[in-house]
Amino acid sequence: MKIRTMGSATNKGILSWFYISRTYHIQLKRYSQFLKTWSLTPSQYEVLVNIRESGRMSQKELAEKMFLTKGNITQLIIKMENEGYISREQEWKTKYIRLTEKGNQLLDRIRPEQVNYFSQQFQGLTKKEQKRLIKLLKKVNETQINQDNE
Amino acid sequence: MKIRTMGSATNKGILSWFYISRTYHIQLKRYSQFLKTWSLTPSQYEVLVNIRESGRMSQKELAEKMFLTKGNITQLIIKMENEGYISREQEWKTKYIRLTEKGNQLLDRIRPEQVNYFSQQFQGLTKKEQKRLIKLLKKVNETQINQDNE
DNA sequence: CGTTGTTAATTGAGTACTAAATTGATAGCA
DNA sequence: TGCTATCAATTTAGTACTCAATTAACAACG
Repeated sequence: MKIRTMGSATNKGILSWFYISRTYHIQLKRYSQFLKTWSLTPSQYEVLVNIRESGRMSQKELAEKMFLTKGNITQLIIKMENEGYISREQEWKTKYIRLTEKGNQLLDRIRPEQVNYFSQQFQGLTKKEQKRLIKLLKKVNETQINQDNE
Repeated sequence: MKIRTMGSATNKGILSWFYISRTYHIQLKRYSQFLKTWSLTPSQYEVLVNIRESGRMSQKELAEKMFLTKGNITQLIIKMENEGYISREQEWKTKYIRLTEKGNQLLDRIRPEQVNYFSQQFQGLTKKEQKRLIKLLKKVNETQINQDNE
């Protein structure tokens, strides 16, 4: 597949962004399809993973970790609470979220297949290349230029 | 899908995806902010770039190139036509799009600043590292596993 | 002609998100 | 005991997208 989408005055920065964005879109589309087996979206699955990691966390923390707005998290969480995957308990003005038994079981079922899924998707790269890719992306993220937030 | 019990945490694949996704989200947020100066979204800007490259293209071609649905393109295009950036002419059952003078001028104004913007965003990587990153991502995209589409 | 098939574009209903205003819980002070 | 300030969560209105069904423009064939 020859790709020549960027025009003449191309610089490496733009090209880097172009390929990050392209890879993301292609992978996201497939990944969504993959998760449909369990009627989950990538965001919903990410919620499960994040909560398990922390054991228990506030909605605000989750929003920050996932780079989503608090409003978005509220909606997402309510849906998943209705489906019985997570539970909430208020403490002070904060609502803490944790996985229910059902949520834990779901995650346990999906996790091994997900590991397998991604190792297939990235099989074009050797382990060493994957390591290099990760390192480079990490470096991009670390070098964030100072900007106003909120 | 073949299910192969994985040994320990051979989840470099997942980690690769995690960092691609994370980098994408962080950058997208900033980039959207950047493009607000001209009241454009990343998709709208991408439309301008793609049309200029081809000179003239059908909506279907554009949809495929941008990994969006035809429906989405229709909506996007109508908005940009109303704002005077692009024009359409029907020929047979196909509608061909091209940039108007106004669209060309807008692109000319934004382009140099965009080049500058991204070279700043990726300044954490040397030219050589950026080249390597691009090469790795290209490789990921090229090694797409065959899957059903539509 | 008129009917059928093909395929690009459009429409419409639904999902996932954002931004900004509002609500709710509580601390701390008069 | 209220009054105000703070800050997490929620609500609301709007944007960007998807998927599936429909419409529109033609070709081709009887």
